[in-house]
Amino acid sequence: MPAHSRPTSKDVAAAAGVSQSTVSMVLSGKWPGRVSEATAQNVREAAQRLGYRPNPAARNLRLGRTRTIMLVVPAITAPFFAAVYTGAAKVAVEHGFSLVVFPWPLEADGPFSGPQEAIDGMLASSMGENSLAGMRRPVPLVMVDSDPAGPAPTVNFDVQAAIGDIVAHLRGLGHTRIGHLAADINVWTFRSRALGLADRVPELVTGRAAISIAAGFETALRMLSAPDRPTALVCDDDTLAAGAHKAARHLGLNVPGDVSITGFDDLYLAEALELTTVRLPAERMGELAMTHLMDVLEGRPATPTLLPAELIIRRSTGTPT
Amino acid sequence: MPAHSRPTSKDVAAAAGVSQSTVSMVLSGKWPGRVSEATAQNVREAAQRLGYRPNPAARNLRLGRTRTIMLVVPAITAPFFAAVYTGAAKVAVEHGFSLVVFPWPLEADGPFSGPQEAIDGMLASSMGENSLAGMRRPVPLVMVDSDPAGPAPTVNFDVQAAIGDIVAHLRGLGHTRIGHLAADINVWTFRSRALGLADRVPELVTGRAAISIAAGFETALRMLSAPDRPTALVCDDDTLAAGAHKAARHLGLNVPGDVSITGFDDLYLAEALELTTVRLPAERMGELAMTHLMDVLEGRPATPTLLPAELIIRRSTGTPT
DNA sequence: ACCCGTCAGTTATACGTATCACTAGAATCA
DNA sequence: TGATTCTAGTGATACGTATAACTGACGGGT
Repeated sequence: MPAHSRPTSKDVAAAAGVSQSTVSMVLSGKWPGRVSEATAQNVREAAQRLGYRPNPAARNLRLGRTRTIMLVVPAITAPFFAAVYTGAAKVAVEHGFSLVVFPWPLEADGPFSGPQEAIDGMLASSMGENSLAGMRRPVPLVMVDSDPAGPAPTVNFDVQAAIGDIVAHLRGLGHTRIGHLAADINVWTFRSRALGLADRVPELVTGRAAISIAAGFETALRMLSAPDRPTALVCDDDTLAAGAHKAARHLGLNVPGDVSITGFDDLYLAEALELTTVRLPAERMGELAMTHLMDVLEGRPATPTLLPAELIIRRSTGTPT
Repeated sequence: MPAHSRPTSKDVAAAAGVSQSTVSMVLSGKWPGRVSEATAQNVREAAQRLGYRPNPAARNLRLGRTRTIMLVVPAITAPFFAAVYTGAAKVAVEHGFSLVVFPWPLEADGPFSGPQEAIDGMLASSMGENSLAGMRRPVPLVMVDSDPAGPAPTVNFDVQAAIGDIVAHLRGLGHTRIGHLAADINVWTFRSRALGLADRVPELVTGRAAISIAAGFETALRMLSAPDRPTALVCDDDTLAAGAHKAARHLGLNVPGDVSITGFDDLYLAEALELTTVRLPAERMGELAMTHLMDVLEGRPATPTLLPAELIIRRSTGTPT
């Protein structure tokens, strides 16, 4: 073995006094009984001694796969997706896969056109219908926080239960005029929240905003300035809730005395502002989604999953005065 | 070409009526003049028509590289690192590289032991000295927000200028008792902030906390309860500032009337709480670091870079009353 | 007429792995 | 005892690419 480069299975073979194919058989562990235990030990020792690590490129070429999974999300800077990534990456490396992020903006409404060639599978979240339609069929896919009726197995939190919890909490406090500060993005999870809310709250008023503190602020300002303003604002995520919180402060309204506010996610924001919010099991969702994807890749069926999401009650909700 | 699998350069060759090597020469573009323009056109058309994409595994095997960069950071869920990732990934894909994250906790003080085999280069941030020492030499490395005197070229923001801006701002408002809510993590960037602050503020009092809202809250509570409490708290990041903000509220202290608070990062948190903070050019740092790494990989020298960081003045700082 | 250089390609080969096809000797069996 | 099966391996090959080495044709210079 040349001193400057990594040892190959051929080097290990030479060191152990066997052939390269024997090394491969021993180390892959897929050929029980093909090699005597004594020889196997010998090979393993030699590999250990030389610090042998199989060359992934050669293995990928031979096996026709890449051991790479692509995570398609709008932005890794959004804490929810960062948490999904973290959970998914953990499981991926356990299985010897690596996970790369492919950003696919929420606004992108055309068919998905990522590099679907060099990957073994895909995890995706928050894609519009049209984008989804652009997925070429053969790539194994698991979706996170997406329509269970869609083309791939999903890992979701229980949106309807969460909405139910929020409404029950607010009704229990005595709220009768409830507003919805909705993310104006046409993806399943937000449509689903809106529908669930409309089902349970006949008097619902809705305002729409892009997902940012600034946009939430503007829209909440409008909603809270209206005559007969809502006494509670259900926001589609914590960023919007933070905007609403700021709007309330700006209007001299007391939180929660004059207006109660709830969010979704339970990021730093919610802790800092002491927001009542639905804590999404983002990291767990990433873990499970990747586990399911591994199942699919190994030919096992993937079981769609619904996780509970906990309503965290803090100081942004209370009895209307 | 079998209908079920991707076309190879051999398929393209057959379609264009030339040899595989000609296809390779044409498509790599590295052999100007070796192939006639007519043939080249012909090959390019065939490749286009078949939808040919080179097999990365084969290319990697042949060329002995992986086109993969590893980003070593404590946690991708921290918004600063997520932003660095975003910037770095953008540049990486432009160069045909993919970027994988390897988590290396702040607490990890042993030598770094990531899989340094299957990558072409590394970007790292916030590593302790001992971890850094564990890096095997030959892997090209660029560091982000790290000691410029370290073993690799760095991309930093101007910590000293930022500290200078904060102190000047607070002095200008009339503050005389300034405290430092410090991250109790032994990495260069935080040591550097503490040193810069100690240089400029003789009366400095320091409290230490892990980077979280809860820990910041506890420590700030202690600092703000002391006799002769500071009238301004310089926090090492926005999370700690959020904790300090909460502590002030908890003690019935007015922000900024009774206590001014500053942070670092300019995440969502700072916007939501209207914190005065230093906006770090995280995404730009990621971009530049990856650009430098590409330079190194192509044999060009990497130029260490210092970016300005802007002090964003909001409502958490003011004249002490 | 001879040699040489250039042009425009082709052929052959190596990268490192996994696996298929084969085999020498030992063990089993009728 | 001769035929068969089993054991524990070896040897050869293919994955798809990039490139070094080769080749035949043509034109120019002397």
